[in-house]
Amino acid sequence: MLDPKQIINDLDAALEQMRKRDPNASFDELLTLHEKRRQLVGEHNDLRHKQRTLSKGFGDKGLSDEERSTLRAELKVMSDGVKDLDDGIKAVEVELNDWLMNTPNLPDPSTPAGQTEDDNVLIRSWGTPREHDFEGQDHDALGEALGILDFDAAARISGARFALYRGLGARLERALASFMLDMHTDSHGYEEVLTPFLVRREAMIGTGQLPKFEDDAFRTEPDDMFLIPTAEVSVTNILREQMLAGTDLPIKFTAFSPCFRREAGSYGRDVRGLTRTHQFQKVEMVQFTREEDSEAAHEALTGHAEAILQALNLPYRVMQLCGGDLGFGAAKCYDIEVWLPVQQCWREISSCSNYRDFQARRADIRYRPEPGAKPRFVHTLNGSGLAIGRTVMALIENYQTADGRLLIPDALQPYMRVSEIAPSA
RNA sequence: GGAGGAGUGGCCGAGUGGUUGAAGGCAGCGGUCUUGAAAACCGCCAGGCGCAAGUCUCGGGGGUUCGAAUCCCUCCUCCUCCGCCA
Repeated sequence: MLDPKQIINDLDAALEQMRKRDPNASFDELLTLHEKRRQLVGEHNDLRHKQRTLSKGFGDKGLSDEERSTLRAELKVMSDGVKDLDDGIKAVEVELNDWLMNTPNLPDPSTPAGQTEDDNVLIRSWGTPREHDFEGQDHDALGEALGILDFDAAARISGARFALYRGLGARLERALASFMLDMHTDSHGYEEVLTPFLVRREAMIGTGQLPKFEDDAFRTEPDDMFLIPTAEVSVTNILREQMLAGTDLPIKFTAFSPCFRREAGSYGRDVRGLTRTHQFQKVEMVQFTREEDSEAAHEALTGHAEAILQALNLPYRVMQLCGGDLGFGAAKCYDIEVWLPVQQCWREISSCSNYRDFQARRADIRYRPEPGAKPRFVHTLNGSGLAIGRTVMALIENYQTADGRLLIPDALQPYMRVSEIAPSA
């Protein structure tokens, strides 16, 4: 949720930033509604003051019955007036809230302008993109040949866009999750949490998935709960409506969870394999920081995701998203894209965002910078560290051999307890 | 699923129709005292909007009333007991 005050105080700057996301962005409606509300509230205050002052005399024992009923009639008129103003204010506030809940975050000044991913900016890259000296196999075909993926079975159970892992494939997902969690807790200072995967509507509103993107989520009937599209939802809402001390910050959580996405807008795209499924697993990192610390925390968090890829020796590049490609609540976002030598392309495997106070306003997460000081909203950040299904895909693409085996990276071998996966035939 | 109980400021907790936006306590901040600290004592101390006067907020929403934290309706959440169950 945006801060109307901030926008009104520096309209030109806000407009300039917002137009990086949408060249036609405008705050006219906000300004109109805000002014309308201000005016009504002013009237309400004056009338209410008169009413309260006058009604103090009502309990006066000295009043005659006649005086009392005159006063009552007079106060009744005022009371009706207050009620009318109340209704007017509420109506405006509904519109105002609707606008605020459906308006995305202001891009950070460093965010490049642009509409599509072509306008994203390369920040850095790591490793040398592999080139196989043989004809590489697609990850889904090789996965099935190795007996570690079974998409036919997944389709029988759940339909298109689901994955089923078998044998060492199932173990590989589990190994990756443990490996990533261990690194984030042991080396990067995160507390591991295991959260509910089914959340209430308010939680989805708090992190920004609702009300605007309800079609993207799986919803349960009749309980009106939502399957989390990312652990970000449950983890960020851990601190919903909490007042923290400045000394509590930063708070860093990492969580492993399944993620559920309807993929409503992507019919026909990436239907095969592990690229885009309705359910996948992910290790997520979430940080809550003081406002002045979030920028540095964002860089650090991105580095924590990169550390996983480096440990697995998977070449990647870091892209800064342009305004048009930015998620709804993000002010600044780095996508990490892993190199896929068979598909011959870079594919997003992590997305690391700084939300600044956008989610904290919605979820009401505040802190006192110093004892006795006025509360401020925390800044929230999150990033994948990493998406596990896509990591499996990247491993199969990068670590396959000419004779159709899959090598296990050194860092993963303690978790896998094998050094390679070969066809069982 | 059935039956009860409860939601008040950072925390605990008074408050059942009229100077209660809210007693008291804890925590915090400032001070007195002390070589220093502790203890003791004194003062301050919810948030939003507004330049201010002021106004709004006692889980959310609606209602009754001249007037609601307080009465009524409804929804949400939590707790206890019974039933069922991994």
